[in-house]
Amino acid sequence: MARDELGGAGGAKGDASGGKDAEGRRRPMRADAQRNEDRLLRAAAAAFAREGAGASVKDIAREAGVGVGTLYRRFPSKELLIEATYRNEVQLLCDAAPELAGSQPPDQALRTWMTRFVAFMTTKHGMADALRVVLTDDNERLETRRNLAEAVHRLLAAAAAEGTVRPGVEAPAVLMALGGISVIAGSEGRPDLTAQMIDLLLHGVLAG
Amino acid sequence: MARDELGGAGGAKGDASGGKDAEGRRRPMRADAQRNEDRLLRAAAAAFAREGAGASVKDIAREAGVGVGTLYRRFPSKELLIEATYRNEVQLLCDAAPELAGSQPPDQALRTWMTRFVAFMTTKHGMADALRVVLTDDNERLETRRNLAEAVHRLLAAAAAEGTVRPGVEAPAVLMALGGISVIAGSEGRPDLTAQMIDLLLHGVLAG
DNA sequence: TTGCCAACCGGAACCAGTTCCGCTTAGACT
DNA sequence: AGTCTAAGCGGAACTGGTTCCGGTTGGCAA
Repeated sequence: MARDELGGAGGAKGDASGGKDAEGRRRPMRADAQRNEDRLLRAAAAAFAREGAGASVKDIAREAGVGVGTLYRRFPSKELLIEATYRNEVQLLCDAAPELAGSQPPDQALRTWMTRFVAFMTTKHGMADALRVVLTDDNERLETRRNLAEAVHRLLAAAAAEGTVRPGVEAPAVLMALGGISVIAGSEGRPDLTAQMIDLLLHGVLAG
Repeated sequence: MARDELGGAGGAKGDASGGKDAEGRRRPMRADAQRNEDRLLRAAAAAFAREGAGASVKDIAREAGVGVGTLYRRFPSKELLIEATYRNEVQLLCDAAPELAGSQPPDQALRTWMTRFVAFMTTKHGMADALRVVLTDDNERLETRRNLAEAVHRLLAAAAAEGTVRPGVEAPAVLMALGGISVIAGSEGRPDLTAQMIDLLLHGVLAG
């Protein structure tokens, strides 16, 4: 459980390429492996865009011209494949946080970002489930988690600077709660309830 | 995939016992069907208690001495089977709401109930996923949903009577949010974050 | 250039949940 | 008791994710 959220020493440097040798130094990915990874990501992006997260991994592998085994070597689960596919977009979301914090009142910035977050997760249907992995798996892919937590942290800090954050509120819990909202909102079709839930969370974060 | 498909005019037969004839009157379940339902529920309870929600439906069917087809006639998805299996316990949870509201200060009653709810959902691992169905499917099984929403409503009403509920807060959204917390807390092992999320929600509900 | 082997490849096999459909039977009606 | 049929039955078959493993190969060392 220990793993520290934000600060954490964390490993996982750059990632797209390779293992380490005995000394822990990185070895570049083999050329064919790299090629296949690219193809897989392209095929996955196309398939998810076309059919949503329901697209089957077998189809994706076939479309990429590789076997499922190859797909699974690089992406040990479908959720991780989804996550990797959308990583760029998630990154954009994270990058938007500081900007928002700089251009809007803190509480408004928080609401805007939360709304975008949930909208993104529920739009890329299945991304919400992938998020579960992100929030769950301590060993892999914690980069995304850290980025997201960092984004939330920024927004909270901005609000805290004005004294409008309830003491004891920490980014990881807020992020998880957002994840929960996304998961459950994604399986339902009621935008009004989704907005209400965000509202609930926001008021839980802010000081009366 | 599946769930989206059956949106249409479809099924939604009667409920615990039998269909209806042309006039809409109920017809009792056939004796063998009733017997099998009992066996299935017993087998499911045993299996879930023994192995958690991971227990396979095929095993349950075998243990009950019926084919999977039979199981699926009565419980159209595994989640619905889980829900049915735990219905009694959920009912107890619902029943506890008025008592809590009567014996504790409203905000404390709310926190207690929320905590119990999430604990139950995450303990009966997989129940949280079943909950998703409960919160999602409007055609079937809305009884459980209504009971839960009613329980939340009672607690909110008690708090509202003392003016401590933020205006605009409605039971269904609170219930869904609780569901979200349960789903995401269930896939993680961090009780501290779970408690924090409940806290967030609670403060979102209450007036400053 | 050649030899070597860790890394990589593909897809068959496996295990879930779910659907389909031909056969069986309870029980209402004669 | 006999007939008829809707309701029920079971399990083979299908789908989708994941694992396994024998064969292949990129790229480094000799």
